[in-house]
Amino acid sequence: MTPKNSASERSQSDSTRRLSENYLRIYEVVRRVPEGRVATYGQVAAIAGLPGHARQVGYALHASRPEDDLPWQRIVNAKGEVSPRSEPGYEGLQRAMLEAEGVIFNTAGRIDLKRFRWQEA
DNA sequence: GCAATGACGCTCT
DNA sequence: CAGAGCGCCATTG
Repeated sequence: MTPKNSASERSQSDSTRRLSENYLRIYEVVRRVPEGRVATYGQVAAIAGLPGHARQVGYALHASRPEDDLPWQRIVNAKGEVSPRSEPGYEGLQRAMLEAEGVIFNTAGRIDLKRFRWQEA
């Protein structure tokens, strides 16, 4: 295919978004999450081939954009709750979108992972 | 190149 | 069950 340039443009800005392979890998896994299902950061990291790099998953998602078409809303922490983001308001948005997909939140505002956790198999 | 940060996870209290 | 602390490592400044 297209022979990428040197690794120099690895962390370029939005213009030439040369995302590292790990990021692309994470995006792929996130896209695999079916509607009405949720996955944890650690789970995504593990499936993406980055066991223990749950944080980088969150980082990758934060660096992602709407044009990436990533259902970041389906990614929650191990507690089954939406991670508190830097900007307020998104928590409610994420929850609203998940509820619109059929995901049920309990009184504590958490998801029953035993029920809605996505299983690749 | 070094230092601090971060959409997290796990264990212990 | 809830809260706090420590650890993991890539990305950013």
